[in-house]
Amino acid sequence: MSAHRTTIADVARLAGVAASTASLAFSGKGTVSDATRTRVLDAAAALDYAGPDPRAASLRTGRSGIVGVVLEEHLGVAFLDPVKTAMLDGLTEGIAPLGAGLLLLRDHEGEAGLETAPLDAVVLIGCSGRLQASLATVRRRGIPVIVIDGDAGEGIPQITLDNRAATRQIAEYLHALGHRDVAIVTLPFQAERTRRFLEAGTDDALITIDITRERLAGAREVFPGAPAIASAGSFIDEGLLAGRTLLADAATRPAATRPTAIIAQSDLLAAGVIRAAEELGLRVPDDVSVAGFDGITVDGLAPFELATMVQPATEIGRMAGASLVRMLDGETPTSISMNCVFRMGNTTSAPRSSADCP
Amino acid sequence: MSAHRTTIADVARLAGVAASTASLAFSGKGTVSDATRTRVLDAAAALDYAGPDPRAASLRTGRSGIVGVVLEEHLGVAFLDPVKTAMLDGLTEGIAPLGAGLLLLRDHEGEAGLETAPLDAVVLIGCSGRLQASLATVRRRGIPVIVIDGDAGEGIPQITLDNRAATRQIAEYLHALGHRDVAIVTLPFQAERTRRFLEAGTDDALITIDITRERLAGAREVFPGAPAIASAGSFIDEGLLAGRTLLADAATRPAATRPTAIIAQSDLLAAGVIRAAEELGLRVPDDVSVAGFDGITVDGLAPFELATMVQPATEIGRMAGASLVRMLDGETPTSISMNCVFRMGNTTSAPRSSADCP
DNA sequence: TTGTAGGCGTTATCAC
DNA sequence: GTGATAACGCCTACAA
Repeated sequence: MSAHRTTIADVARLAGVAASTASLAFSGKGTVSDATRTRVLDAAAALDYAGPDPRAASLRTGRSGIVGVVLEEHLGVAFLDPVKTAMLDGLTEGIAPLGAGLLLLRDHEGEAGLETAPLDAVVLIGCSGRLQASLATVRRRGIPVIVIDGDAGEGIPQITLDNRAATRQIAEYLHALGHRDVAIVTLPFQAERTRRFLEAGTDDALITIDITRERLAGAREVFPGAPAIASAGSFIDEGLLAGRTLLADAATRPAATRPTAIIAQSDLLAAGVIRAAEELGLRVPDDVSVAGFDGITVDGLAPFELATMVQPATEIGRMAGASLVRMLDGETPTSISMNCVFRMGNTTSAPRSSADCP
Repeated sequence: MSAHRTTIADVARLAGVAASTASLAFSGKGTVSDATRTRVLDAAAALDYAGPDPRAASLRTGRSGIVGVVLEEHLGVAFLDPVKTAMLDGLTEGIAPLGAGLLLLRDHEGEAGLETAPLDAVVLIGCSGRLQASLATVRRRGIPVIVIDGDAGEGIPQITLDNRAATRQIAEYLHALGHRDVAIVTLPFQAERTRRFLEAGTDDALITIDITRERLAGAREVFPGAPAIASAGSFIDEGLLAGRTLLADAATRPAATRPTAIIAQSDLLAAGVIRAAEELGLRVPDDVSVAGFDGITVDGLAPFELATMVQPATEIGRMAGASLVRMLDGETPTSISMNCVFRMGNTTSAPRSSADCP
């Protein structure tokens, strides 16, 4: 009357074979005669046996079939970022050869997950804050790890983007079009996510988020004193607010002091800037050019196609996954730098000369 | 020289205690003297021992600390749905007492995950297609399961919404305002996601997705012959397309045949319909009223606040999680029906009488 | 092609 | 408060 769970041994007994043979029949590893395999599978069906217990298998094999993804933010927030979701999407493909699933983990103090979950490998995505702490945990456990969008330092394989060069490229493009008065809308500059102007030079030290700093620096390499306003998040509504602030005085100020172009550090922010321009009766790109970053599809932005740096988010995720697969195969991991591609879109043009604005 | 991994036995030996005692020191379960605990923890630190191997622990305890979430779609698509992400968000809170993580699984034929992952419990979200197959797998494994947004049938605990009644309520509200010519924009009606008109009666059988059918039926209980157009997905751009189709002829047709109100089956679709109206020079809500479903915040829709049925998505996720926790505690699971709340917003008004349109 | 033996690392249960 | 022992269910050598 013991509530004995059905095990592979029971199945083997019913099939009249040894447990090890049954194991082979399930895994398909060794060479088992068709007759035997069928007998085992039939026995399993008869006993309503659902297959080898993954817990026991994983103790034995050392593999759990689980890859952890550490996201810095509250999960709901991370899901709102199309770049992150694209990366997750690519990651699922990249680790497909493992037949593994993705375990969502938050990079949160005292969060049990990273310390105790049965993980074969880990991906850290954009965890600027507790990155080092998380890395320490993972390394101590001896789990292969790869970092995306974060400066992990020596010896940790990472997949990186040259955010500074990419943004400089956008700026150079606008400069070549003739723009000289360019403003910038940045991603949050610190974990607290407050909105504020970021003065060139004096405020640089405030910026604790790598991506924000690098992208801003790249733009200012071309437009040194360009005014920048930090948003509280990568959202259309945030871009709208910033855009209003930057463009609102267009009617009352001389055209020369109103930016002729705005560089936003994400496509969602750029979309908001475009909304702000429309709201103020400015035409894009005739009155103001707008460029973004990411290359995602902004739902609802049609007929505009943003000028943007297309970052290979899905590909980055896929590469990360592939990298982990190789590490688990015993290969030495390497860091990879990915390239962005500029897409012109239809939201930029040469600035109207002041002669055009009587 | 064997590459022997450090185990709890090694730690125990160094600390001069038995392995079982060391285990207690780590888990904090039994009664261990402070001195002993300190000795064990010190020994662990000295050996760089990262704590009990979760694989072995889970074999012993029968718990893996992992809850599976099965999403029907390609993960990238699921992440685009704010309702689903809100549910995931709530779910993480709901299962917090377990200290468990969420394992993302796709409801895909031959996908290994659901069959072999070490899962303590499973949540199926909106898996109309292979729902039964997935359920069978899970039940055979004897894993507690709960279903959200899907008709699981007898004996399976579910968290449901009365989509039909909720939509009828929206329709009744519009009817009370005086609307008689109402059109509907639906979610996809089948897995293939093609756009098409859905004739009342004749096309009903085509609809294989529960939510779509129920919400449509609810609207037609009030507006029996209402024209409906199925979208290819819950996106603003899809709502835009459908909205154009429904409203485009406004200028050339007599006002009487143009809908005075449109019910969209999701807020994103409704946002697109509003865009379409604006594009055509129609004012919302003066020229056309628009209502949605979900109650999410549509980024970029300001200053409109949608008239919509607010569904408690986060709460649903939380309840699902709490339910699983109880099941794992041995309680008998029960199904729960959640209620939506109508939010008026500012996108509906009484239709302009034909007298207003000379 | 199949069977035997041993151990993966932990924790529950008891006795002390 | 601590120690010994016995599973947990499976997989992989290796032997037959």
